[in-house]
Amino acid sequence: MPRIARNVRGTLSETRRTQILEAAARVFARRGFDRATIQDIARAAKLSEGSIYNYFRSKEELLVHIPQHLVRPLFIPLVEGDVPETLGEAEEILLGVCHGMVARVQEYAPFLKVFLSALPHLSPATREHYMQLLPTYAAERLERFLREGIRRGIFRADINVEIAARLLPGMLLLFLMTQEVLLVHPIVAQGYDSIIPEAVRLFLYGATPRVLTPRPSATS
Amino acid sequence: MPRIARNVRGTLSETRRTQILEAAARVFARRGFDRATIQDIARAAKLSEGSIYNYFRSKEELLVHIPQHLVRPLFIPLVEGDVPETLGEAEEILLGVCHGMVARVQEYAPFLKVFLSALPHLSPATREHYMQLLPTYAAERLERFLREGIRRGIFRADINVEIAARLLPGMLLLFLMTQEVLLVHPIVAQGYDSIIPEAVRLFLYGATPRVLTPRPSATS
Amino acid sequence: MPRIARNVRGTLSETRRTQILEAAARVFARRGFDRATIQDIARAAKLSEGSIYNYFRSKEELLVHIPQHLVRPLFIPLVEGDVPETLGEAEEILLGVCHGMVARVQEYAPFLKVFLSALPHLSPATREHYMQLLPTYAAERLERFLREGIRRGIFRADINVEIAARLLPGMLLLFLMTQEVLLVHPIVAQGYDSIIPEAVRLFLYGATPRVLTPRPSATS
Amino acid sequence: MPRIARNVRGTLSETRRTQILEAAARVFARRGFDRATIQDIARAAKLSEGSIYNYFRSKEELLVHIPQHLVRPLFIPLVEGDVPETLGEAEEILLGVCHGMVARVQEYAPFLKVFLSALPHLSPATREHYMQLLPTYAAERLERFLREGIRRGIFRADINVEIAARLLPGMLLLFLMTQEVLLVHPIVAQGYDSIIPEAVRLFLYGATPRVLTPRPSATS
DNA sequence: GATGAATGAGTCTTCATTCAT
DNA sequence: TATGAATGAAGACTCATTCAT
Repeated sequence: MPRIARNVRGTLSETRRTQILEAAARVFARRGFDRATIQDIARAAKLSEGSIYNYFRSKEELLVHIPQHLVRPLFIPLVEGDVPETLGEAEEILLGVCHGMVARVQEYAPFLKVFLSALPHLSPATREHYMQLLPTYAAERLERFLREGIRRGIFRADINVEIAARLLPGMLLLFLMTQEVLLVHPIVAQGYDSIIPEAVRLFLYGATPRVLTPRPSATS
Repeated sequence: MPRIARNVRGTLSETRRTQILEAAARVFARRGFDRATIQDIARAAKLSEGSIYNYFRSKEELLVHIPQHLVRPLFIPLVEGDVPETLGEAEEILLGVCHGMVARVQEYAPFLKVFLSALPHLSPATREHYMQLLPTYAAERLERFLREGIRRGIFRADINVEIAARLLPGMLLLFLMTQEVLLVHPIVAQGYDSIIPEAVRLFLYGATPRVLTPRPSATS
Repeated sequence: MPRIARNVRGTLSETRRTQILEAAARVFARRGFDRATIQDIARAAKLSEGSIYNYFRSKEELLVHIPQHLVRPLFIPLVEGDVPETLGEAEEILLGVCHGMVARVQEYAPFLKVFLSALPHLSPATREHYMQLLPTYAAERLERFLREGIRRGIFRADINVEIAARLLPGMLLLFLMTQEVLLVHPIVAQGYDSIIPEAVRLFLYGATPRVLTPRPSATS
Repeated sequence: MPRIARNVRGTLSETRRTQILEAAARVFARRGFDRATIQDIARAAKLSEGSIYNYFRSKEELLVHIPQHLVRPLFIPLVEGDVPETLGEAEEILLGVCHGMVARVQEYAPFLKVFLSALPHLSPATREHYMQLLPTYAAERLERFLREGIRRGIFRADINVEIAARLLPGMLLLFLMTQEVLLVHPIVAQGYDSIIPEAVRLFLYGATPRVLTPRPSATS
């Protein structure tokens, strides 16, 4: 049935690949990589088993290609070219980044589940391939954001940018992992509307009391 | 060959079960639940395949029983009864907590891998059970630590303790997950000796300059 | 792309068939019948898989039809109408026949390999079909050659022509099979230049010492 | 059902291997390597498919191991230590050798079919291995036979023994191959009872008329 | 006629589980 | 209780053949 129009050559092929990968992602998410069968995926893609092999060489290749097709949107930069001019602006931006991150993880939770359970046991090559994409991508943007902020005196000059850019996402990760991926009852009743501001504030101002607000005489 | 003294009836049985579960945990960690075979486990336990079925009804039952035996030590408190008296002391303690956390994850990485690979097979109830242990346990201790610190004026009074107690572990989680569990090349060359102080400092003092630096009408 | 001039109706079809059969023969020779895929053959013929089925009903049909096109030259008579007048002449002719046979087997070795490996598993009808062609054809010529030789007193009158006509080719067969078809290191270092004369001499004069060479009052 | 007694450890295993290899040889002979299925072989061995893999790692391994178990008897010498004292004795012996050869090929025809069908899949090394056994073995014995005969003046002194020892088996090969292995209707109606004497006579006396018949005190 | 994507039956192989000893 | 051979269901993957375009 899925005999698709001819003219669109090349596009058809791309369409099929997407169709298959989307099905694979759904099935992997539901059953886990090892328990998902090609037949499951074929059915989900409304294709025959054989057809899948016209587009991908193996089941593992399906897994490897899922992010390329499906998760790409996951990596559309959260922090565009935004450069913070004031601290308030920085806070604004970071709140936005965090909300975006949460929304995205929520949206892609099923896939992330597969990802987590399958990855540790796949070939090192496959693992590397994935990891290049995932947290790195997000972090690189944040690094630039921090660097710009430092240049403008908004952030401490002695921050290790490389590390700090991963600390903020990390803060949310524990919540996201447990609630969205592992599907455990909410840890914190208030939800992300409380968590995110708290995280951003901690990230910007720390846990210790500001000295009378940044106003008067130095650190003393 | 594993013919163990008979007298200890009941205990022998318990010994065998432990012997098998420990082997299973090792194998699951190395290969993932679905890829681990009963033969693998039997060999690791220095028993025959058939014998395993004298103690457990199925492969899945092995999985369910693992934590009871092996994971308990993972939850020995990181933050004992420590109560911080000064900021410096607090910093000291947090550094210790973080180092402990890293060490423990490194030690239990294999088990965490089992946990992840097993996810698709765990019932929601079992998942809950695990998660109650894992980050919750650690967090509860930190909550008390923060509350005491607030009472002593070391920490901001407006901190949401419940959340903040999870933000610090979270900060490290991203590094731990990628490096220890997913086994990807180190993100940050310097290793945890750089990461942990950076995280603690950020947690305590935030990313913005302390007072008097930010001098000139910061936000203004 | 293989759109060939139309006018030659019927001939075009024949061209295509030859094109396909030649490709099939090459592929069969390289991979063996069962391991050769239609895709292999299609590629070798620079056609699509589907097109092959416009000319042949099945893969097996390809095999059956190969000799008709390709092997025919294998059967161009080795022994033309030659009639031996003297023993010396007969020897001359037989040497020529043997050299021709060797050359041909060497040329067609790849095909013979397919033939040998595929044949035992084909339908009896197909097998008969092949066998009519192969050794029979060659033998019939030799039979006439022998009969003429006997009539002229060159060969023993009590020879069973039918059998003897197959004994000479047989002599070479062992060498050809092992060296050309099975590709084993040469049995006899000297090569066919030693083997052929030896075979012909044995065929003509046998292994026992001639009594004073054929000198005296012949058989008469 | 094939649960065999325990005590014979090691022997049981060997028994099973033989049982499987014999079944495999039969099936390969009937269907060819590629067309034989593991299920066929399992059924022929009265075992389940899975059991086969307890003894051999793959289908190909079955092929490689067949000769070791089954073909050995094929190579029990045809020409014992026999040394011909007179021409008549030599003829006697050669007739015996030929009959033995035919009988053996007939007996092992199924295996030879396996061998042929498997050819494309054998590594050059394996092919060599086989071929060392097959015609070489038989030929070596004949070589000695001929040498002894020459020393006794029974055979021509100018015979190339190495070659001649392969010409006699070769003579029969064409018949054997076509009739026993390729299973084509008999070429020569009379069967081997005519063919063998004809071949031996041709080998000994050649196709040309004897001068005065071998009169002069043959061995004498 | 030519194409090549779609199909699905058929294969090898793995592995949890059973059970005779 | 321990063993490990036997089992057979299940799954990844191949490929001859069909057929819409």
